[in-house]
Amino acid sequence: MAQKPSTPKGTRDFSPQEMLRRKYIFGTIEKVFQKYGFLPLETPAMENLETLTGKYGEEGDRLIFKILNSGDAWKEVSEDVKAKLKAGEEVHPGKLATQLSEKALRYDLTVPFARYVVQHQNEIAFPFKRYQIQPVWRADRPQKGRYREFYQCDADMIGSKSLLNEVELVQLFDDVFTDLGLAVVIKINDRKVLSGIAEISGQPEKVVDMVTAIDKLDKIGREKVEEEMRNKGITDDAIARIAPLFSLSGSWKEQRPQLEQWLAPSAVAQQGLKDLAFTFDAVANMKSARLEFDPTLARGLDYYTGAIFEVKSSEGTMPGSICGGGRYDDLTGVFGLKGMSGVGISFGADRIYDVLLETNKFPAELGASTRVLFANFGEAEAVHCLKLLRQVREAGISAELYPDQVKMAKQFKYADDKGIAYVAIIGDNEMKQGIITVKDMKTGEQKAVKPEDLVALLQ
RNA sequence: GUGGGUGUAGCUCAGUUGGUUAGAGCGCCGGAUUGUGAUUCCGGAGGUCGUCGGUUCAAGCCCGAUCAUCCACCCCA
Repeated sequence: MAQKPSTPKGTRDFSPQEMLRRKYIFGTIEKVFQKYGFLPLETPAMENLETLTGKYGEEGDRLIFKILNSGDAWKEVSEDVKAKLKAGEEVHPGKLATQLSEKALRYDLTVPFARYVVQHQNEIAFPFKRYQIQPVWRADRPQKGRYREFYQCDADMIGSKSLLNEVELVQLFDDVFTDLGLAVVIKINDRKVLSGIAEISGQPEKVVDMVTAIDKLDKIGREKVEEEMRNKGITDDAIARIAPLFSLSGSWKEQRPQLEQWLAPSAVAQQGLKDLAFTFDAVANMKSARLEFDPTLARGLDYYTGAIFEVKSSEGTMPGSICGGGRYDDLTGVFGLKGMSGVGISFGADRIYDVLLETNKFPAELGASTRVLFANFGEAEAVHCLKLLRQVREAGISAELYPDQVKMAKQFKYADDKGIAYVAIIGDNEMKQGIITVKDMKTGEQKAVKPEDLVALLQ
């Protein structure tokens, strides 16, 4: 009991039933990705630690899973660090970590993608569109809808500044969630609008602090947001200048003129609003999703520079977002390739799974199991079944033979547990008569058929 | 990293003010039915009560520590 085996904290096994459902989600997303011209890419589970550090902010660095150097990692630690530790002096945790570890598990798919693009820049035809469906790891504390190992399904295009890309990604979101049958709201904002707001406030250097506070508006309310801004050193004067943000309401069309007027002095903000207007106009009619402008949408990732996306389910109780994304003008800059603008989105498959399960949106028939089970009556009968088994499989029908000669009840229960539609019974009688008794597990009906009619019956 | 809840059978959970032998449902195994599952009836197995220590004549229950897990915050998919 106490030492029953388990998976590490925040990780899960995916049993066959769950896997069928997960494959359904991945398959749906992948099909749409391909329809939009994205090509598949995979990168290693681990990256060099220095590739990842510093890309996700201070908080992000803490959440990177570091891999202890193989061999005697301690031996490689420098003498001065060892001496300090021995003397009980403080050592910068980052310094010790980089000496003990030079590899880390990937934290997202975007940074490895950026690394890939820089490394292979001479082989890639730009604009480059890739999709990537792989697990990522974060040393976070798990809770509802949050895991330490989870899958991201990313689609990014890099090497094009065109807003048509943003438009396409919105339509891609719409396609995927229409196919999954889930009603969602796609929230959109533009980092330039947020920069403009910071400009208007008179403290443009505080954009990040301002934005992370504003992002929490619907969660903690205006007062707490203002309190947090004050704590971050934003002046009361600046906060007062931001005030019009809180009184915005209505649709994009209604908010746009208000914003244009309020942010008139800021050229950046005007550009952001213009870009948003383009996207809204070009997207036009959507299949099932709703596109919403949300001026308080900020998202933590520092590298976003233009559009910001977030998708939330309109159904179920999932509080967090199920997708995210945005434009980054200089993602590859840190790896030495300047001026590459890109825009990408990411589907949180695990959260989508939770929402679809809760709202009962999974199709009832998912990758049905074996179609027919041949009961085992003994060696001679089983060998006889092998021929039929081959014939059925050649016809594209999944079939299996029960491997052991055990009680019929047990074999039927196996078929029942596994949801197998038919059981083929070939015992003494059937052998003599050259027939097969086929039982329909759903209706309980049985009928005798000739071997040549078996495939037709099962189809 | 901060705060809170919960750890009893394979699973979901009861268990009274501390008091004999710790229960239920589901699942599992066997039988009713040696050629028939899901349904019915009968029977059976399965628990160091997370771990270590303390209080007590006596601890599943009280206290402390520890581990695990869940929830919330931070942050995020």
